Amino acid sequence: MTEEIKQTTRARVLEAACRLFAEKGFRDATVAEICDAANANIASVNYHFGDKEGLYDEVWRHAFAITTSAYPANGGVSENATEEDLLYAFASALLHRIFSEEETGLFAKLLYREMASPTLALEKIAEEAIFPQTRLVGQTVKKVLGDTVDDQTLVLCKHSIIGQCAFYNFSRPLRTRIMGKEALTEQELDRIARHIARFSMGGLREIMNGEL
Amino acid sequence: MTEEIKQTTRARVLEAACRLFAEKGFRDATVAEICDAANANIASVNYHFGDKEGLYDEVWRHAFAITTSAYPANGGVSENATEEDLLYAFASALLHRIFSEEETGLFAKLLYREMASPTLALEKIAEEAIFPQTRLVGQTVKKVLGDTVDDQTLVLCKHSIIGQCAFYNFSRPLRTRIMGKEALTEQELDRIARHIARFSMGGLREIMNGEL
Amino acid sequence: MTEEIKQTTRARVLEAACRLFAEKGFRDATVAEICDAANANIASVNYHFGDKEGLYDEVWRHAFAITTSAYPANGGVSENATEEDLLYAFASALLHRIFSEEETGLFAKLLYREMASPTLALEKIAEEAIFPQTRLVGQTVKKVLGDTVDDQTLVLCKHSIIGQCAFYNFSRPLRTRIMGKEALTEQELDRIARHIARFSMGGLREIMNGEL
Amino acid sequence: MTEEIKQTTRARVLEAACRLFAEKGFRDATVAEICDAANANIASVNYHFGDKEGLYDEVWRHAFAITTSAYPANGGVSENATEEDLLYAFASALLHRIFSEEETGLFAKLLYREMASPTLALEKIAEEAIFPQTRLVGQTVKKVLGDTVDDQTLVLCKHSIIGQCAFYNFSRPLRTRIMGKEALTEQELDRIARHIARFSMGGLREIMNGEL
DNA sequence: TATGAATGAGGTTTCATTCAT
DNA sequence: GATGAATGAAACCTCATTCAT
Repeated sequence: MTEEIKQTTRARVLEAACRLFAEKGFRDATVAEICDAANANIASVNYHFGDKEGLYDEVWRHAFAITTSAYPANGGVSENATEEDLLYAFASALLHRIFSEEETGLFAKLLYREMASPTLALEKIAEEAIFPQTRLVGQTVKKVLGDTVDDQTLVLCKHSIIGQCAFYNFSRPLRTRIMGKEALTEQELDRIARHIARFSMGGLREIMNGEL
Repeated sequence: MTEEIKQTTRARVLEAACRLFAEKGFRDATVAEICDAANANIASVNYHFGDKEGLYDEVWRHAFAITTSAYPANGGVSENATEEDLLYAFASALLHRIFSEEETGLFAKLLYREMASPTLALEKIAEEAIFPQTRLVGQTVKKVLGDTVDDQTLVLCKHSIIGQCAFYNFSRPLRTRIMGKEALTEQELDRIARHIARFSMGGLREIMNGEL
Repeated sequence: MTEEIKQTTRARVLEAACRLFAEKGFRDATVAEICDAANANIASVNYHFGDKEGLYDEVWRHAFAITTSAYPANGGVSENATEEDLLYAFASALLHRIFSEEETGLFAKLLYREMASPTLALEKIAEEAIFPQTRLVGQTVKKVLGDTVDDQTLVLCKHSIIGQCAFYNFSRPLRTRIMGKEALTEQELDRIARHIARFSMGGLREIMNGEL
Repeated sequence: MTEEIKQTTRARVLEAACRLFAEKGFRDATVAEICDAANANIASVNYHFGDKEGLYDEVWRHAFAITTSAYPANGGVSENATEEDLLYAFASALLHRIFSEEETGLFAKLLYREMASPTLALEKIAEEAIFPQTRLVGQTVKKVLGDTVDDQTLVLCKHSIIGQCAFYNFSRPLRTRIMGKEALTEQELDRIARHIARFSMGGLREIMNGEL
């Protein structure tokens, strides 16, 4: 008996669903397919999760828990670090989430695939998973620009920084063409994170000077 | 007889399809719905476009033609302009495409909704619609960093700039939450474009100094 | 090619549905079963009637049209007839509807089987098929009791008369036990109608005397 | 611990089933729903009653016991009462069963909802619950018409009387429309019972005269 | 005595596509 | 050049029932 079989039906279905939803999206991953992959009866989804959407909700929760525990948004850096280090830690965490080929990468894949989906329980995801991160960046931005920065500028700077990271999530299908390779080494990923941190520091300083 | 009715069936179907694919995505926009909206027979799609995917391909072509003629990637700026102006023109064009509520906005909406779609004839879209733009940015980056910049740095800088713009396309569903409003005035859009240009100039200079 | 096959798919499905809904009720008659009986594809119901409920609505309409054209509620008797003849005509029409083994009997069977059903578009059925009949009886009652009869008494008398007829619809499953036989001859049916008319005349006169 | 909880599981399930079968019918009341309402395990039905139909049988028995003990068919009137009083007592008992909003009304509701049902263990119900009542009416009819009345006339008269009462059971869904109100006061119910008794006496006398 | 996870059969609906006209 | 009736595959969901514990 393999370990796969020993898991509870619920767990097997959940894992299969994570994988298939991330791979094909909500609509294209069928209940039958998921149950098949989980070696479970097709009624399991109804029994354990109510319906397909209930399963989907649980998948989001599961993927979110895994990714945040593996890669906390603050990157494990103390708040006393230099601003560039803070930005680097943030970018590094995001990029790890995006490029991970493991379970820890499922959340970013779901986000990438379903940002456009009408089924996305967006409010909840945003509240739990996205806005805390933007607030984190906001703090760093404020450290550079000073507390007197106006709200609009603050927001624009946050978007500039997050956009640079998120780009690597949403350009997935172009990745081979864009980067010449599928997977990234840890060093390459690090190179990107350092670039984003430095580029952003330059950007922020430029903005700060303009403000004066 | 209104102009709507005088159009050929094919044209009416194509327009309805553009609208509905942009609005709902490939899977969720049904052939029946499109034909209905176009006041055409349900067999029209297969008759004129072979099948649903054939129609989809044509929709991409159509939307691309409209958007590029309305907002050329170079933003209509001469190559003699300052680097910041070039970046501004680029960002402005992209943002216009993204925020347009007219037919000219369909392409960005399709891109947003279907970047993740397995049906996307990605190669062609990328070749025609995306890479020419990144090359444009690449030229500007080179003007700032100098011709001797290494390829990897060049690519990272391009991504930093494009990512800042693309962010506004892929954050559509969060837009109300993120920006506090649905639609943007021309002035607000301009503010964003100027921000991105200046932030990017700062970023490029920082990178350039680091390179030395 | 039999005549059955030459009918349109829509007509075949409708007829099969009439029969099966009358026989088993809305829930227990399945779409698959109906389409099978009609020699039609299972998607026909969706195509021609939208969904199962749409088909059900159409079945009611169809059965109602058939039964009212075969057995008009006034029994084809002129309003100058004696009151007992009017009651007899009314009862006779209702009983014919109830005991008919042909298509003309479908409406009563549907009513019998689905009076309790939550799917019944009751308002419409009542408005079209039931209340016109009660009004008819009301007129005859007034002829006997005089125009000065109070509303409550009028209503109670109408119910007494209609109840005697309707009893034969709702006692269907007990029919063999109650009447000792399944089907009725025209003479037996006539005997019942005459009984109800006479019994009711006696009842009305008693009520009238009590009123004085 | 409330009394509700102290009851045996079997009793709780039975009560919940009575309520839900009366409310929704056999098909539409699900086993899961019943067990839920009874705060019992989903396997309880099969465990205690064999299967859903077994539970249904038990529900009929239960509801019948309750209603007959609350409203005996003879209405508690001595056989020495006048014929009209006997009819009044009979009608009153039936109408109370029909209009009761308590547990005592469950039997009539079940009858109303499931007369058409193929699951109904009709023979048993009829034998225990229905025919004793018709025999009772038959006795009264004989008292009026004399012992020499022919069988057919006797049956027709019984149906006329029972039909008037049963009408109020089977017209439930039309009740608001027909009577202008949902619930009935004791006085209104009494008014109906007296009407039926008197109307029937008139009918019987008319029939008797015709027979001569 | 009782549980609850798990199942299998079967229901309705959707939808892209086809084909005779 | 265009139609629309008809289809088949496949999707999701429901629910009574079972079985190991």
